[in-house]
Amino acid sequence: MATMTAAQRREQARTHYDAFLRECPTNQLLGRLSDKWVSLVVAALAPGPLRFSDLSRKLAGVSPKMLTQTLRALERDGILSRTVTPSVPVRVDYALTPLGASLAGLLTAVKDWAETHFDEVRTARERYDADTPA
Amino acid sequence: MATMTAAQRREQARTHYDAFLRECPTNQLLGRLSDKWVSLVVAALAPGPLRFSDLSRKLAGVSPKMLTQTLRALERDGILSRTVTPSVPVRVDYALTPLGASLAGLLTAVKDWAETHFDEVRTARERYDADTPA
DNA sequence: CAGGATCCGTCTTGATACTG
DNA sequence: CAGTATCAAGACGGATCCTG
Repeated sequence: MATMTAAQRREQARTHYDAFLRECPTNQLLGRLSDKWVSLVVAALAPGPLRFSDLSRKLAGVSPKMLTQTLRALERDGILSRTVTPSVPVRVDYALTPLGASLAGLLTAVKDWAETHFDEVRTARERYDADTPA
Repeated sequence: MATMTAAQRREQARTHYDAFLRECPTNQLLGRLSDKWVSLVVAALAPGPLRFSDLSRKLAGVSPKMLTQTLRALERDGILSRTVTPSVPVRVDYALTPLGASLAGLLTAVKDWAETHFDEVRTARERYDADTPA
């Protein structure tokens, strides 16, 4: 049926899609990934699966709503899996899929960059604010 | 004056800052970086400096307002530099700083991921939507 | 425990039009 | 060319209350 291998299709996609173009669906996907909660959830799951309450605790201060919303969107996009264990009380585990794992490194890197270079950013801000009278 | 090397300070920062915590300023910084326009602007400048109009064209469909807003924020954070050449008409060049260059690879990787894995995401979405009656 | 549902302020986004 | 000003629309995020 398929006349191309997955690698070939990926190669074609690479030259076909361009996230710089607004009409391109990858532009929208980039918008999805460019979300603080997405970064944090994916980074939190990188070491291993976690339960809903674990995530709530790890992402200190996230509202249940935002957490659910983010988890649902990521599940839909095939980045993580949701496993319900029908015990009493219910137990729900979230884990990265292989696809999600391939993304986790990238988003974690951005998060780590923020932590590592914050001092430089702060210094830059102070200088900018001092040099900008208005 | 400084009793620590830059590397030592960075190491300390690493253990001190935690973007998972909402009160942590790096959490806010992560929010800044988690922006579609930021990703695109930084990725666009990665190969080399560009003028305002170049960026406008490259980021097809961005409004001048959002572009200016994004550029200003990134300049303030020390990620890019803004150089005005007082000719007629005026010429303004934007270029990544060394700090920005250290970030560019990471954000470009996320953008590339979106382009490369979009097909898998789309497939996952179709499956999810099919399996979710409601 | 793991959410779903609702309401509601506010903040950002995006067109559009204008300027040095 | 490189922005700034203005304004309407809507997405976003959070607080709250409730359920299986």
